[in-house]
Amino acid sequence: MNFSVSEENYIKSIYHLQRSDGMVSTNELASLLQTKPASVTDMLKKLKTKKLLQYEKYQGFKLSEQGKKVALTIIRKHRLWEFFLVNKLAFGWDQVHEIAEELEHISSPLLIEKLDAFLHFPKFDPHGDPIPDSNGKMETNKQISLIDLATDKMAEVSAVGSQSTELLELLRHKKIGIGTLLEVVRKFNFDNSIEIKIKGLSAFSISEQLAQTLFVKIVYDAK
Amino acid sequence: MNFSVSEENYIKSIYHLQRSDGMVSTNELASLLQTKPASVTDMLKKLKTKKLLQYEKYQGFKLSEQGKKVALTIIRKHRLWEFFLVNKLAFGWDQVHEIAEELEHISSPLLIEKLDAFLHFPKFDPHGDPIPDSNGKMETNKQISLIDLATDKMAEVSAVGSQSTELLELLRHKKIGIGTLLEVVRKFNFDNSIEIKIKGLSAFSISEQLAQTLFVKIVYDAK
DNA sequence: AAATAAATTTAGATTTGTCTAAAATAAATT
DNA sequence: AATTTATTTTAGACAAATCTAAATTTATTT
Repeated sequence: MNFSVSEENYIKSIYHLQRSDGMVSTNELASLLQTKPASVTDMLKKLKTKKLLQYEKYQGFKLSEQGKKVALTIIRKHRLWEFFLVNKLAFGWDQVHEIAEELEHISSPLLIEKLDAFLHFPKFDPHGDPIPDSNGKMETNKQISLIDLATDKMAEVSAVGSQSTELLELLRHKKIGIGTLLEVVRKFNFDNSIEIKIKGLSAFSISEQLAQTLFVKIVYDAK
Repeated sequence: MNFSVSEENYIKSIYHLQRSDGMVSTNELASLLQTKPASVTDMLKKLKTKKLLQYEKYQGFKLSEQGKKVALTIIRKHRLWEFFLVNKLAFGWDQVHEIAEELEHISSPLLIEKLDAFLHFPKFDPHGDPIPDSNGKMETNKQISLIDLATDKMAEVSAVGSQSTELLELLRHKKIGIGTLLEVVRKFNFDNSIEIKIKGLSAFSISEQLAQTLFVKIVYDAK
């Protein structure tokens, strides 16, 4: 079956929201899509009749199995195109999102299979996010160094690179531990320090050395 | 300025029609776009207000200078993507048109400049049609052997590869001369013979040998 | 548990691009 | 030159996707 660009954007956004939430709400989706709740309700009805959505009014909603499959093909396209743009066309990883938002709606499945082969079946996109294969399977969330974490991603501290008391003292002082949720706000090229934000605290900087030692898993991706 | 997919398709089709005709008519455009004349009239009004079209009602129409520029950027995108699909993704030249019809509407100009560089600034697409550069300039219509002419293109015989009486006798008999407009209807792999159609005559076959000896220039391209 | 607030849905309007049917204009034919 | 035919345009309707404003339902507070 074929879907409109608008339908595809809704499906993709619902997928990302339900990754973290389980169930998704109208307002949440409206704010992610920069549209009005009333417009969301209209689309929900449509997606329900197409059997892509489990939805009872006022009760929240989530994708059906069929809907998840569609979401994964869109995400697959998005991430393959991002890989292409960065690794073949020499774009920076921070320049490709908007372009991939358009390219992900090109319909030909054969195109995507050929693109995948041309790129030698990459497993991760330039931001470290896993690329689903043609069956929708993907590597589980890879652990990456905090220094490599892109901005606008919510990540969870999953490991530390050493157990030295000096490091642990610093982490206690900064209120960072295993499981801490954080986000990179800015990166400074001068000394490769990064500014991070932890919920409930105001943003603060950490050194390149510290960021390299911390490992995180992406929890939520605004894309 | 940014245009909708629909607007872009109208602009592109008008450009191709006015290449041969000079002036374009409503019915002509409606039939090329597989739509109704009334819909065409609606769009003409819109394109006129956007200053892309010279149009007085009942009098036919053609693109303004501005409109031609827009048309050329769309054609540039279409042909670059076709080149990419054939030369990088290993599509056949006869499989790429529909996909390029979608890709040509991706908006990023930087994407196209980078794609062009990645492909080493090709001058012709896989069908032999010239690719406009970023200023809209392109090689003038290249002369190609009739054996290499794709189907669905109107071409004009521009030269013959020999002046032998045997050849001229054959051409007189087949009613082919310099300036004859023709189109390749089918290609037969068995003996590489091709079936051609000349206006006013019924279609007939010619041998590989003859087709190699005839040179043509593309006059009109259905894309 | 009633009242208030927040979230969600409905009703009706708008824009874009399309359509059909009818009217207007231009071209062709007798 | 008048009539017929073909082309083009207008008028009004429709589907998709959106919006605002009002109504409804659920959640939260007092």
